[in-house]
Parts: sequence; C-alpha cells; structure tokens
Amino acid sequence: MENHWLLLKNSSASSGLPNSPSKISNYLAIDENMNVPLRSNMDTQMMILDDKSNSKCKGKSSKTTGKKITRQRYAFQTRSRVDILDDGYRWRKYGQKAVKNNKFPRSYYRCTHQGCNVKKQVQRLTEDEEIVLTTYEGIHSHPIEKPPDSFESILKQMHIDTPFDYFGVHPPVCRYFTM
DNA sequence: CGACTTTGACCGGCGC
DNA sequence: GCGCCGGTCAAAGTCG
Repeated sequence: MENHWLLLKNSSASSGLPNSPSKISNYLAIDENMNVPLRSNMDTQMMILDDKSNSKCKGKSSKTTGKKITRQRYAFQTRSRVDILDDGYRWRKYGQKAVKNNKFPRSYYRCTHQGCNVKKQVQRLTEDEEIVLTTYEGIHSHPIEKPPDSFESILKQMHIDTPFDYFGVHPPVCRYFTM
C-alpha cells in the first residue's frame, strides 16, 4: 500500500512565504487524510513561493509586450547528486547564470511543448552541495510527455539518496510523493 | 537536420 | 545617475 504525501505550509511557521531554502523546514508533509505524519529526515521537500519576483517584465521581448505576468512558483529541494531530475516533461535550457553568494550556477529551462510556457530553475546549494533546488513556474497545459515506463529512470535517480520515490507529476496538478 | 546546450550580450528592476 | 544583479535572448556549437 502506497502512502502519498503532500507538502503544505506549516501554519505555526512565521508569517510570510519562504524566500530561501533555509525556511523550507516551515513546511509540513500531510497524507491523503490530512494527517501530519511529519518526517524530519525527509530528503525531498517542496514549498510554494510567492510570485512577486515574477511580476516584472524581463528579457528583451518584454520591451515590446509590456505585460506583467504573475504565476505561482513551486520549489523542490532534493538531495541528489544528479543535477537534472527527470520529471517526465521535456525541457529546453535557455540560460545559465552565476548567482551571487553561490558557487554553483543557476540553470534556466523552458518546457518545449508548444503553447506551454512553464519554466523551471535548477540550482545546487552552496551550503550543501548534494541539495538541488528546482523551482517550477507556471502550470503545464498538457499531459506528461514521457510514457510511464520511463519513470524507472526517475526512481533510479531518486534512489541515490532519497527514502521515497517521486512520481513525476507536476505541481500544482498533483503534488504527491509516494513511498 | 532537428533538437538541444552553451555562452556572451542585453534588458529592466532596484538600491545607493 | 550609476552599477549590480537576475532573467532572457539568440547565435553558434554539439549531438544523435
């Protein structure tokens, strides 16, 4: 029997949404019955970020569009030696930047599906080189692109250091972990 | 040849 | 106004 986990903000945590991985402990894991069997040793966690950093226009094209787009962002913190975790969607890298106070660069990816404007950022933390912070931005407008049998590769990756598997179902459609 | 990555340039926001 | 910084663009390169 599988147990599913959904990570939500801890109501007892300090006000405001987290803006750094250090605040990720403010989030709790709950099961399908809304119980809170928090696992302190969880190696993959998720948080919902605010979108204020997303409200400004960026890039060359914004000069012509002038639109302000606000979308919710979701951040996964995963302990893995693999930088790119295969979540079942196809991504195209469109940029990489050195980030201040971080010795690892941040990579920028966009979903390659036509009409889908989901983006993600992948960054390894300076404080713990085995932690990969993946930030998703937007909602996929299409089903997962890889057949279920390819999830085996996901499980292989996650088995490196994590006690449970991540089925590549993208938030916010579904935010489950399974063990 | 198409899909993808790399990388320097560019842009806008923000703090001083 | 200026410089720093994060995010994006796009040309060139790489790969299967």
